[in-house]
Amino acid sequence: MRNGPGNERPREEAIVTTLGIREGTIESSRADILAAAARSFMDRGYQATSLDEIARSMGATKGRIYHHFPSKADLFAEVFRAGMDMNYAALEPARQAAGAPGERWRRMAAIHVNQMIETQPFQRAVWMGVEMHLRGATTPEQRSVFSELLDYRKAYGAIFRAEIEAGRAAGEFDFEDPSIAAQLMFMTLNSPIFWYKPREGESQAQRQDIVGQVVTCAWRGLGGKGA
Amino acid sequence: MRNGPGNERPREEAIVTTLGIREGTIESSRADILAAAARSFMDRGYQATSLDEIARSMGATKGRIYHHFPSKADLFAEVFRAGMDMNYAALEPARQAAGAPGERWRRMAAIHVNQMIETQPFQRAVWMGVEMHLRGATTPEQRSVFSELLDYRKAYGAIFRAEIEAGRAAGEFDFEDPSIAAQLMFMTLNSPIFWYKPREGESQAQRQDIVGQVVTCAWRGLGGKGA
DNA sequence: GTCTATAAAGGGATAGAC
DNA sequence: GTCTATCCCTTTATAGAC
Repeated sequence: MRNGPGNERPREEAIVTTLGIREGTIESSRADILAAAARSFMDRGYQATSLDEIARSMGATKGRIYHHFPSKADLFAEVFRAGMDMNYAALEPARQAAGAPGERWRRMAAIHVNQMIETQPFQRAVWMGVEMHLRGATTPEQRSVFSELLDYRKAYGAIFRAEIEAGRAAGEFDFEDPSIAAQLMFMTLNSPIFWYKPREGESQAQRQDIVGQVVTCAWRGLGGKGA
Repeated sequence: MRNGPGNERPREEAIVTTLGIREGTIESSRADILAAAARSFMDRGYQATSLDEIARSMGATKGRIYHHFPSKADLFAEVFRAGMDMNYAALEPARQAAGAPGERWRRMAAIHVNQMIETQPFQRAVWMGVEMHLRGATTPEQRSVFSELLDYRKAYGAIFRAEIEAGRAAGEFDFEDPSIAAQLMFMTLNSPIFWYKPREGESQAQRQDIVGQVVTCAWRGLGGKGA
């Protein structure tokens, strides 16, 4: 395995600092690995990504990874968890804030879409984790870790679902089956993890415009009134 | 590798016959393999699925598969192609039919959603193929096969995109960026491949009700007027 | 804490019997 | 046309040097 300059990709400070970690600490070492792993998992998928590859993308070897994480499955689980931690943290202010259901939902949805864009590699891992429900994570212990993470994710979804049901009760939304409506809503809100690619010198305003289009599409899909 | 009764899953005649194949022919052998492969790829993903596993699900060994397909990547490519073939075939009548853009779109969308449900394993493979764009399919020849398939899929998407742009010109839809709108529309229309599971004794009417909810959600998301 | 070297397992692919 | 047996490479995981 070659090693040395030229193989690393630039550090993703934006993502790492989202976790609230400072450089030079043990946690920073862990966070670097998590960011690199998230990126590789996004680029090639869980199974197709080798630990050698993740290590190489950091200019390291897998000894480093195994020092911090007991297995590939555990590393993936921690990427998943980090992604969900960020989502909960970002959503918290909007959860606390008061407001009419429709208006609350709009704020929450915008935050969520922003998260999909800002922490895309982690959110792709969350998606993959949900899809896999870790078929293939072999040990029973890993299975239990993973099932806990799926619950973590499910509770997050329930927050939004409660909001749209409240919105429907208040006459702001109009949909039939709440379960299907929630599925379709998340499909739309999550979709930037698949198609979003940062453009050359994209301004914050342009990015917010994209977020707005996604939120509006989901809003209308739920039968929301007005624009 | 154990072999014999108890390992097979029930044949999926519905899917196989969708290809218009009769039993006992060479093509039927191929079609059986394609259906089994599609199922396994859906259940575990491309990389995580071994050829041993696909073979076992048919009560066979991988010798059978290699007799009909030169490699795992080629097998996957053929599953992809079969999925797209079915989509084009199903859509053809609606393409030919005349009508106002909005009404045409509704018919096309309903057909598409139906396809997602009826041929789910194949459509999941199509999705995976688009996501992977075959990162990991090693040989240049396989790459070229795959890039052809992505074009095949892209052309299918363009049919719908033309339709929604015509609809917007006719004042039936109202969205900003057509590229984003098309992405979001397909996200919604495709979503049953992820969450749909046939229920115990589901009637055709119930299934059509689900299709209707998905189409309506996408319709509204595009800014379509009325219900 | 990170690296090198290596063990152990899994799975894609091929050869040859039937 | 399908199966069995086998090759060989990749990859996870561990041991031990530094």
